[in-house]
Amino acid sequence: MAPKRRAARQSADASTLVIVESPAKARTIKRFLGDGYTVASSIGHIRDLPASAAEVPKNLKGKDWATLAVNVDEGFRPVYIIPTDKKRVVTELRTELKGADQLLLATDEDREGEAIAWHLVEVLKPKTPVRRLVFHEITRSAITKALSQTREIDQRLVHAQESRRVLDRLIGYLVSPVLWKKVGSGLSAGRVQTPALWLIVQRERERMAFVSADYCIPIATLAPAEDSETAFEARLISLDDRDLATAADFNPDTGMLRAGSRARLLPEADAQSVIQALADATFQVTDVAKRPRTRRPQPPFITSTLQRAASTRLRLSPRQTMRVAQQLYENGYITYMRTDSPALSAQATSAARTAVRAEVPQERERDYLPERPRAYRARSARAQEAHEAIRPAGRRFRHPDDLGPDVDADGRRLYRLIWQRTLASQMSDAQFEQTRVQIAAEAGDHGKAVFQSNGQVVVFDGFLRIYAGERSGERMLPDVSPGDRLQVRGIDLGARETRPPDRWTEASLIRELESLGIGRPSTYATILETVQGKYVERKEGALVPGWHAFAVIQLLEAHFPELVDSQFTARMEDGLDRVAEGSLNPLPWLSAFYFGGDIESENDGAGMLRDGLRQRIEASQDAIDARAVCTIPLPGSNGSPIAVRIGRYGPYLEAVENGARTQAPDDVAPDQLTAEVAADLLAKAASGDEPLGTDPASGLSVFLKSGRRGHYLQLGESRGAGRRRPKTASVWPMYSPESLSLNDALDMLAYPRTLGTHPESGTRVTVQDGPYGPYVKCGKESRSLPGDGDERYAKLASIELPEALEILSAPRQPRRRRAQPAALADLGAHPASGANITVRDGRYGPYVTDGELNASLPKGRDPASVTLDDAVALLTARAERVAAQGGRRRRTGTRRRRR
DNA sequence: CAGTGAGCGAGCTTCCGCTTGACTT
Repeated sequence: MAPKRRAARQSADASTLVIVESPAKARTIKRFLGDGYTVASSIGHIRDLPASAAEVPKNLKGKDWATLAVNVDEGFRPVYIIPTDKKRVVTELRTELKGADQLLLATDEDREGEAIAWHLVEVLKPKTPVRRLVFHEITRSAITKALSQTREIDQRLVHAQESRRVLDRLIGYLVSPVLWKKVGSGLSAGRVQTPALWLIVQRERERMAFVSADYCIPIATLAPAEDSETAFEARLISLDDRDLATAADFNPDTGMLRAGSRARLLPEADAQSVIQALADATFQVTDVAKRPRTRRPQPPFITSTLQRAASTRLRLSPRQTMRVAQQLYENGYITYMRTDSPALSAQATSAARTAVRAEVPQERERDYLPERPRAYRARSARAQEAHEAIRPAGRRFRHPDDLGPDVDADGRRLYRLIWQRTLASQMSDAQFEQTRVQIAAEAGDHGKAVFQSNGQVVVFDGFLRIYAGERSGERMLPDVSPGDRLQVRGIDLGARETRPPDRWTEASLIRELESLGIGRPSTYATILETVQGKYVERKEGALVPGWHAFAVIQLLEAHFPELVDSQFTARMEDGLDRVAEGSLNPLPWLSAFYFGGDIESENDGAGMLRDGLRQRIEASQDAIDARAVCTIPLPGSNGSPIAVRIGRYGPYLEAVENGARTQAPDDVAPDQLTAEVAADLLAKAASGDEPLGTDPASGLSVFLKSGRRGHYLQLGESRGAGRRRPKTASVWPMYSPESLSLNDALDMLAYPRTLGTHPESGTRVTVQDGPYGPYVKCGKESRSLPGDGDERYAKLASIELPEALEILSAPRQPRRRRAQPAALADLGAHPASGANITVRDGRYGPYVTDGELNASLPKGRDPASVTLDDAVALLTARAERVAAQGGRRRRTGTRRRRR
């Protein structure tokens, strides 16, 4: 050991700066490096494409690709910025670099890690020699060895990463706006989230289309002898040599047996008849089969399997799991928690075996530990394997009972799980003996009835001793032999119902995405949050899509089917793999993807979007029928179809037949919103709630309803087939809706009230209530009634013609005065223009204004805290934005430039 | 999507993947 350390120090003479991604990793490797090394961390990527218009560099404004920040016309060159939260990191790294005479970039050896290294060089522009340092195991020997094998940055890997980034940006930032336009603002699509959402929607569709079936599987309770305590259950598997239908025999779309199925469907009546026929029958064992079975331990944890196990065993969400794991990692208890490799280092394998020895009786060590250590490799071909499996850290595993006080309860539970799984992965198989007993009895006209029972006994627990499986329960069967007669203790009907496929859970979806190669260990938890933020609710752990999800998926299936396809990522990765190995030039590849290209050529953009994304986006404007994609037909609405439609105010139900509408309930899952339920809701909405009473004049019912802007009254039924729009009236502010009388209601519904005619024009003068409160109207002229709140309504009731004419004859309030809200604060004169600057509260929230130009305050900013300097800065920024817009307008034909 | 007589600051939303705190609840 000592000579190696000396060698390392010699190679790095004075001072070498080593940069890794994470501070925790930096602390660890610092221990293995000598005095001549400084270790710093980049905290992940230090540069990225700008996320929003506000981050786009000024010199790009006005270019049509500015918000993409990818110059699609010139080699798909990305424009990188240093995000605000990384500026400090970069400053620190620059400082560190000043004192160094060599720079070693020790980021992960995968696509992203290589790119981080390259960005570091681009940003830091080191004058010193730069080398790439890679190691896959944080041990002294691995690092020492790596120090002697440094290399250059691999540009091919960097190109692959950049292509991945550009592709994701093009998809996300070009397709999402199509959704804003056609479905709803703020929605999103992406290479990863879209197939994830599709899986969730598709599963719900299966549940909506599902037709359940009822069937019976009678279960007999049997025992070898009258006094035996070893009674066991056996289920009927065949009648008259025909197998009974089980769940798998039914077609989920019809609830009938699958076409071609020979299975015998046993309805309840028949089952009862069979049970009666068996009342006096003799039950005799016909066959006893025993066979050994073994079960192998599962591989050590990777991110996806850890999240899954923590979800099912510890009830932790993927996000919680990652947070707890991060703490364990930072405190040195486990290895890195974002990994796709189940491989254990030699050190870990040996530590696991040592730990197992401590857990089993000494004389049985050989039984519990295989002779050779078990080795694991990633199942997915897409795995990048930059780290080893998630396992207890170090060369000696700390026992779960010996954790320090710095670990909280969840930390202890998670550590124990990781410890158990790691040890188990090195242990022997578990061995079982499976027993199958068949019993026959004559069921009269029904023919021979065959019952079967399965038992399982653990012969040797092996790895289960440490890490018990979820389904490792034993079922003992008594020792019986062919020919034995059994006592019947009873026969149960065994009524069953087929069930629709389960919804995805966070854990099962992550597993599915991982097996499809979609997403990365660092993003699984985020993917679920993205999807749940916009499209999906979690109910009792299950992922339930909302109606917007259906609309978005319908649009994408019809117009961007490639994005919905779970193979999309796989094809992209094939291309990127070729870029990484240098056999594919990424530019033609990206170009084909964006501009379209020859699909026969090797640069076909992986055949992902044959016409090219750009053309497809342009065509989508006209090609996509927003009404159609926002209409989701409900299944089973025979004759009078009902659809859920996405409107400006959210999803609503609409009967195609008569146009009747009502808001879609947000507490009813799509698979529960059957046509019958929807029809009920529409009927209820049409009738309204209980009427207050009947209007004697018209004979129509008076309803009290609640709308977006408060309570209102309605005379007659809601709009439906052939009905005219009913008359409505706001409930005046001085009335409380709870104690409203019919007479009060009729009073309010009596408006507009005619006061007389205008003496000059002869036009009728009326007063009424409107969306902006009470007003007086004469032909095209109108004026609000004066006063505040209740006063205006009192005036509405009392006003007569002369006063109304007076109000009408007065000029309208001058625009600006009335329009501009009162100032919240007066900040004084603008230092340059001298204009008075104020803070005001408007429709869109607080803003500052100099009288000419307005600028909104940033979200969450307290209007009281704005200083003159802040206001000037906001106004200046706003002026620049306006100027930039002027530039864009010019391009589209308007010459006017605002300044 | 209550009806509907005015007039008022628009500008932004969005992707995926790598990492931690700094925030708030």
